[in-house]
Amino acid sequence: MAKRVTLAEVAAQAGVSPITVSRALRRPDTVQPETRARIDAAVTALGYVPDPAARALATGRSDVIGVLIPSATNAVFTDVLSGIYDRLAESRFDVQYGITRYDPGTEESLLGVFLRQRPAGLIVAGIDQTAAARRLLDRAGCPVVQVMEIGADPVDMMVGFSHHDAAAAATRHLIAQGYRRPGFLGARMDPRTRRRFAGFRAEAEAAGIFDADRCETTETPSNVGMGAALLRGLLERRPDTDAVFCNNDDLALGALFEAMRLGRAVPGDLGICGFNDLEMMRAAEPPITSVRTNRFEMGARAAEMIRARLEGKDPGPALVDLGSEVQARRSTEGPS
Amino acid sequence: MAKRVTLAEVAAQAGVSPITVSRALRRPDTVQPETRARIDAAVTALGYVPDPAARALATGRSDVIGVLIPSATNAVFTDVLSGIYDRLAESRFDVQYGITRYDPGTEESLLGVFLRQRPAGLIVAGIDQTAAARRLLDRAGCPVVQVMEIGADPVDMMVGFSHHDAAAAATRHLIAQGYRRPGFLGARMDPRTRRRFAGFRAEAEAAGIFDADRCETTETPSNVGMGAALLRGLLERRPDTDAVFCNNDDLALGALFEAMRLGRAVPGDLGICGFNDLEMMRAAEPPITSVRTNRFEMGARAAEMIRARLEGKDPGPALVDLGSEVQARRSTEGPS
DNA sequence: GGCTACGATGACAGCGCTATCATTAGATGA
DNA sequence: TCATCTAATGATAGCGCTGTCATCGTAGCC
Repeated sequence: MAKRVTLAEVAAQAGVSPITVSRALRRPDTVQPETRARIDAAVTALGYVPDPAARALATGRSDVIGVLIPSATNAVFTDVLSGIYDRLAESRFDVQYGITRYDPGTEESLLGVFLRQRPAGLIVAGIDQTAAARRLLDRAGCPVVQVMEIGADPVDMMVGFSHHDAAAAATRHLIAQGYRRPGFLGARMDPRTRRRFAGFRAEAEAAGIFDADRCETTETPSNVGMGAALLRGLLERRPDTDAVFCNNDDLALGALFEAMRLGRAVPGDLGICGFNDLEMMRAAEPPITSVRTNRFEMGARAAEMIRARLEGKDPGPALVDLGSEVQARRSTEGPS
Repeated sequence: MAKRVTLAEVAAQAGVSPITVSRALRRPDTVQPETRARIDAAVTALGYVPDPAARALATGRSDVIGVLIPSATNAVFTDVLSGIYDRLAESRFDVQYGITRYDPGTEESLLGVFLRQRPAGLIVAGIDQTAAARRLLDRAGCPVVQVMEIGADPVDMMVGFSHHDAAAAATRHLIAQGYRRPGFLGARMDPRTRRRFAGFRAEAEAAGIFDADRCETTETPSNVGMGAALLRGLLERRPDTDAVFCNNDDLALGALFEAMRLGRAVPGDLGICGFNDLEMMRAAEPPITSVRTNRFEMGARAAEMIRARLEGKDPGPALVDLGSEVQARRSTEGPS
C-alpha cells in the first residue's frame, strides 16, 4: 500500500498553506506564478495525488460520469461506450456504468445508486424511462444526455437518431430494389425495436404490401441462431417472402446462413437487410446491406456535451440528430 | 436535486446517536433488534442512502472494484465483464473499469488512477503487466485477481486458462481429423495471441507438419474482413493449405466467407477452426469448430473470489484453471 | 451483596479536502 | 501622505461518516 501524501504535506514542503495548494491545483490562474511553481515542484517531488473521496465530500460533487446502458455485451452499446470513453479518458472524469438488462425497474434503481454519488454527469440510453426515473433525472442537478434515440421532451440533452425513420429508409430501399413481399425479423422487442418495426410497417403499408404474417418476432434476446430460427419460421408460414428486414445484424447474419441451408439464393430468392452495420456485414458473402448508425460518435458527442457544460463552454444544440444511412450491398440487389 | 438525508437525521428520527445508526447499517448484529427495527424504520421513512464519499474518507477504503481490460468492444472482454457485473450487481460494490487499449503504459497509468481511490479490489486482464505495474499491484493493499490466463507467479489470485494448451488441443483436433497442411491466422498479436500461436506451433511441429509460411499474421486489430484478407494472403502463398486455425472467431468467420468466395468447400477443401466459441460459430453454415472458453464464468469467479476475501470468507484456491474445450463442428469434418 | 465480564450505546475526534470570509500586502489616486 | 481598492494568501469550519475509547446497565458468579 503506497502511503498517501496529503495536501498538507505538499503545503508544508512548498511553504504555503494547504488552501493555496488546493487553489493552485484547481484554478492555477489565481495564484502567483512563482508560488505555483514551488507548489508544482512539491507536488511532483512528493508524488501527490488528490483524494477523490475527500474532494467529493468537501464539494458535494464527484467526478464520476454515470452511464446507464441495457447490455454490456451488445456491440451497439459497447460502441457507444467506446465513444464516451474516448472523450473522457484524458479528462479528470471517471466513467462508471450500470447495466439495466433492458429492465426499467433496474434502470430506476441504478439511477439511485448513481445519484447518491452526486455524479458530474449522466448518460442514459433511450427515452423510455419510467415516470419515477424521469423524475429522478429531472432533479439530477447535473448534465444529463439521453443517447441512442431522439424524441420529444428531452430531460436535458439528447443525441441519437430516429429508429423509425432509419427502418423506414431501409424498407424503402428493399421496395426500390424490387422486393414486393418483404418480411420483418425481430427479437428482444424493446422500445427501439418496436419503433423500427413501426417504421417498417409504415413504409410497407404506404406501398400497400404490408402483411402481418410476414413479421416474425420473439421476446427472447437476439443472436445469430435466433436469426436463423426466425427466418425458418417465417418461410414456413409465408414461403413466398422475397426479402427480410432484420432488426439487427446478428439476425441478418443468421438469416443469411439459414437461407444458405435452405438453398435460397441471396439476393435472388431472398433479399436481406440488417441494422447497425457492424463490420461483419461488409465482409460477409454476399456482403449484407445494413443501416449504418453512428454509435461511437453518439457516445463521443454525449461525452463532449457533458464536458462542455461542466467546463462552462457552449455545449451546442441540446438535441443532436446523428442520422443513419442505408449501406446498400449485394444482399439486396433485387429479386431474380 | 434530491436533498440529501444524513445519518444524523436518521439518528434523530430513531432517537439514537448517529454512530448507532452507522453500526446498525454495517453490522446489524451489534445492535439490539428493537433498536435496529426503529432505525430501519427511520431509514426507509426518510429514504436515507449513505454517502459513499464520506464513507470512503472515513474508512480510507472505497467500495469500488476496479477492472482493467484491453478493449470495451471485444466480445471476449465484455463477456468477462458481464460475469463480474453479474456477481457484483446486488452487492455494495461498484464496478469501475478502465480500457488499456492493449497498451501496457496505459494500463500502468490507469492502475494509478484506480489505486488512488483505494479500491476494494482489482481485476486485471492477463499476466503481462509492466514491471512498474506489477509493483503497484503487489502493493495494492487489496485483493487482486488476474483473469483470462493462468501462469506462474500470480500477484494474488488468478482465474483463467492456458491459451497455449487450448490452441494445442485445437491443433491436435485438426490433425486428428486428417488435415496435414494446417495454417495459422492471427491478428493483433498480443501476448495471449502469441501463446496461442506457440501452442499451435508446438503441436504442428510434434506432428512434423509445421510450416512457417502457412502462418499469416498482422499487428492490426482483428475483425471479420481481416480474416478474409489473411486467408486470401495465405492461400496465395500456399494454395495447398488444407486447414486454418484462426486466432479468434471473427477471423474464422471471415475465413469462411472468403473460402466461399474462392470456391473452396469447407470442410472438404479447407478446414476452419476458430477460438472463443462465440454464439455465431454454432449458427454458421457450415457450423464452425471453435475452442470454448468460459469467459462469463471467469468474470464471475473473479468477482466471487474478491467478495469472499473482502467478506472474510474462504475464497478457495488462489489459482483457478477454468480450462477450455474444442467444440468440434462440421467445418473441420476432414478433407475430402 | 459485591465483583467482574460483557453487550449495547454514546462522545469525540478526525479522514483530506474546499467554501467562506478574513487578512495582508501592494497599487492607485487625490 | 493617507484612504481606498484589488490581488494573493490564510484561518476557520465543516462536508458525512467511522475508529477509538468511554460509559452504562445487566447478567453471572462466588
